[in-house]
Formats: sequence, C-alpha cells, structure tokens
Amino acid sequence: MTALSVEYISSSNHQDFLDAWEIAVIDLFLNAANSFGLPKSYGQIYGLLFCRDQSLSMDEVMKLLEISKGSASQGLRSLRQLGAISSVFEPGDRKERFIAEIRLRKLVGGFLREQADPHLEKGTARLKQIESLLNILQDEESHKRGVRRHEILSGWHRQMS
Amino acid sequence: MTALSVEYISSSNHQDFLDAWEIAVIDLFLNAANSFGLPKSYGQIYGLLFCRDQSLSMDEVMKLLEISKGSASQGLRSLRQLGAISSVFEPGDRKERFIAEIRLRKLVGGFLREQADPHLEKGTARLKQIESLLNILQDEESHKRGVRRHEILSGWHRQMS
DNA sequence: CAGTAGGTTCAAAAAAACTTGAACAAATTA
DNA sequence: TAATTTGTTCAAGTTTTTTTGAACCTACTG
Repeated sequence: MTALSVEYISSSNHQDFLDAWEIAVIDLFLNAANSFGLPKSYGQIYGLLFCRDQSLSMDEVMKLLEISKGSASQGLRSLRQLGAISSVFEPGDRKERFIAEIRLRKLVGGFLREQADPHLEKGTARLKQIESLLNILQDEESHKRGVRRHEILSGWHRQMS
Repeated sequence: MTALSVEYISSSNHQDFLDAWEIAVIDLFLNAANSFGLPKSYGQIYGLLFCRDQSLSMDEVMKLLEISKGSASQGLRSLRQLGAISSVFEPGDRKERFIAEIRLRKLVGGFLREQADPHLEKGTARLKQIESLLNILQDEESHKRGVRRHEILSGWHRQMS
C-alpha cells in the first residue's frame, strides 16, 4: 500500500510547506484566538485551514504546524464543535479531513452559541441564588441595597439575551 | 491624627465586612471577568464596588477582598482605564476613592474601546504585511490563493469596524 | 486473527497568566 | 527635614492553562 499512497500524496496538490504569507495569516489567527480566550493552537489550526483550498487531514495539520498529536486532535475536535471548521470524508479514504468555515456570520454565531449561552444560563441561576440570600438577610439597609443591585443585574441579564 | 481618623472611619457608614449576597455578586463578576479574558481580581474589585453605595479606597478594597496591594493597585488602575470604575476625591482627604460605573452601555463601550479597537488597528497592519508578502511570492497558484484570502480578511475587517 | 492506520485520552511537563510583597516614589505633615 | 501616608512597580512565587507523547481504543486489511 505504501507505494500507492506515496504516489497519491505526492500527486495531490497539497502543499507540504507553509508559504510566508500563510505563516503570517496563521499568526494572525493565533493572536485572534488568544484574545478570544481560546488556546493558541486552535487559532493556528483554523488559520492553516483558512489558507488552504484543499481539505487537510489531522496528520497534515500536525506536520505543517509542528504540533503534537494531542493538540491537533483536541483542537480539531473543539473547532468543529464550535462550527469553525467541518470535516469531510473523501470516498475511499479512511482519514477524516477538515476545511475551514469562511462565513463570518457562522463563525461568530457558533462562537456565541458555545461561549455566551452557557454563561447566560449560569447567570440565571446566580441571580436566583442572590435573591435567596437576600431573603435570609436581616439588616434592613443592606437588604434594600441588595435588592437594588439584584434589579440592575436582572436588567442587564435581560438586555443580553 | 490617628484618633481622629479612627473615629472618622468608624463613624462612616462603610460596612467593613461582606454580606453573603455581596460575596455571591463578587463571585458572579469574578467569573464574568474570567470569561472576558480579564484577571479574576478585576472582577472581584468591580463586583465589590458594584455592591456598594459608598465609594471605597484602595485600602478598603484590599481588606474586604483580602488581596494584595499590588493586585488592588493594578486592578483599580486598569478598571478605571477601561471606564468600568471612576475615582473621586473626597474633599479634605488625600485618599483616592472608587465607585463602579453601573451603566451597561458605558461598561460595554469602554471594554470594546480598549480591547477591540487595538485589535482592529493591529489587524490593519497585519493585512498590509500579508499583502506585501504576497507581492514577493513567485508561485502563481499560491499567489492567487493568497489574494483571495486577503480579500476575505479585508472584508471581515471592514464588517467589524 | 494479527497487524496497522486513524484517532482519542490523560497524566505529566512546559508555558503563560496572575498575585504577592518588598522596594521605591511623591506628596504631605509635624 | 524627618516621618508618614498614599500609591506604583516589578521580580519572584503561585496558580492556571496549554501542550506533549505514550498508552490505549476501534475499525479496517491482509
């Protein structure tokens, strides 16, 4: 099988090195990921797929970015879960291959769904907790103050949903 | 001076301990800060000020939250820079005192101004860099691909501004 | 069925981020 | 001017997050 696959790989139009501009793009996404609170490797992986027309396998991602199997596996899985990349199976190939989602709306949407939504839900729970703590409270002044704050937070919570 | 100041502090209506509901609110902001990519101590400080009607000094913040001088100093400075808190000087008092900005619009606006804006500017620079790398490039195919990607990124950049 | 390719997991190592506290200013005050 | 108050800075310590790589699955393939 080796001979065939080598021929297949070498005959495919995947570039097995990074152009200078690709390195710059990857670095751009690395920094972006960072400031969105995502691991840098996620940014690199997305950036690489963003650059390519062809889908890439986990193996190719590992080699091109010089990252470990673990990082590649976890990064690809999480990015797919965020909707930032999707996977395809070329017929007759057991490998899973990946491509970047390029539509900004989908990217942002997926990110918000995964990150903001859970926070809003936890927020609801927190507000209830604060409410119950207020009911226990004896001190009149503090209680009034707490109720005002609770109202403000509830207002914010509404506006964000 | 000591006697006077002790009397002043004890006669002021600052609570020198945290109510249970305040602890819950502070924790809420701690988590929020965390998921906005800000240090947890910033969240705690903002949360504390958010709870209080009275302005607080750095000293009071340190003691109530049991954080170090360094954290308090840096946290208060950064939060003010973000527009999340503002400082007041009570007449006849050398200490700087702080209060929380409660208007959601101002909070979000300040955050975006400080966080997103710099990224957009860096983005402009990055795009130029990528462009220049593309001009150097010889390979025709890769060049075309790079130009397409540059266009996509430019489009995104425009949409975000 | 043994061997191999493709992928996942997770404990330990490495890197990054945050906090602390002591040293240092600046500005009052005695 | 010496002592004190208020606040900043930053190197070192601590904690948290991320990455690595070896062990481990699972599904093919010969």
